[in-house]
Amino acid sequence: MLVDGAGSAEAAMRAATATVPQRLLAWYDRHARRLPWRSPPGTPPADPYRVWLSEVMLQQTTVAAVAPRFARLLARWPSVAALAAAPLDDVLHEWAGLGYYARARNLHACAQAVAAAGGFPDTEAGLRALPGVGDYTAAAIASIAFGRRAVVVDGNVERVVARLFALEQPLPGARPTIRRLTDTITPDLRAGDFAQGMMDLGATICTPRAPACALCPLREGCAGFASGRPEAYPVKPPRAAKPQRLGTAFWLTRGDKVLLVRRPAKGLLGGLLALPTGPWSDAAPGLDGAPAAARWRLLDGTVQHVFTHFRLTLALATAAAPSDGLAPDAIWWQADRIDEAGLPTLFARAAARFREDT
DNA sequence: TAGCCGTGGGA
DNA sequence: TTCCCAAGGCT
Repeated sequence: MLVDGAGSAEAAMRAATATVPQRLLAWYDRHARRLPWRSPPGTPPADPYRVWLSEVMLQQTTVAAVAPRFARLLARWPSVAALAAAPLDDVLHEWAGLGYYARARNLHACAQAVAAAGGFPDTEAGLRALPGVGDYTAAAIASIAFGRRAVVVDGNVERVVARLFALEQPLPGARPTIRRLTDTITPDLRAGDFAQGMMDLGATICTPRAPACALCPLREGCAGFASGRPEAYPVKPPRAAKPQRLGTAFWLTRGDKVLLVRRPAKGLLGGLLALPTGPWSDAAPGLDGAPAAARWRLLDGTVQHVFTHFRLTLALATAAAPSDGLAPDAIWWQADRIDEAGLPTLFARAAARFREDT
């Protein structure tokens, strides 16, 4: 059995669980967060384009970070057709600083597929086939924008459900169980409001560290609350330490311009403009991989950056470009307009340091 | 399937 | 400082 305890206590728990959707929806009707991409509970659903756009932007990204960028992106491309017609480069540029840049590439590809089809598919399976739309996003759009019943499981729902049932099985192995349990508490009607309510609950009450159980509409019947340590759920495996890598970023000037490179289309920071760097390895590479033979000068200090799975420390080297020996496809960018290059954060910070140096 | 893929903020 | 975390998807 999934629920700890025995006898009448377990029966009471099951009875309480049966009322989860009603209690959650009632709570959502009173406490729904007002968000730029959301239509309030009880009003017609939001435009699928806005729902899709917000869901992609919100993947692994906080509401606070997304809100201003969502407004900017929507103002620039008010429809999926407008976004589809934009050059990919413009989309990547607009995405600069948001991270996970494959999202921007998939966003553009998805917009083109949807525009060509004349609109968004209105089924979960149809949505799931679009680039950048996985299980979560397909279920979210199907329920929120199209009113369909779908089982929506994001990190918030995962946490709420793991606590509700005090699941002892650690992630990620517990995911199939969590999905099954979420299915059992998802209502046939208002599945979109239910999903958004669960996410709001997870974001504001059933938080990762110190859940505010006193305010929770699902406290009664919550096995995690009953256990006395709800924050222990979901159980997670120990995390591996991040390796440290070292590299050098090069600031090569020619007059008032600086050399940029286009990174390979896929992989880390794929397709973005960047400063040239040598190899990133576990030993300081010095001037290895410099874009030209020149009188390089090392700046004091470094730029540190943390990626998902490693830390990077970049030394900073600068020089004036020689008159020859440079790749013909070199990108020379006006140095005092480097902020407009759409550099990812790591290189934007390095560039700021170089510009302070002069 | 588990590793890859950013960034900023909070404790 | 360090660690954790945030509306995941792709391969």
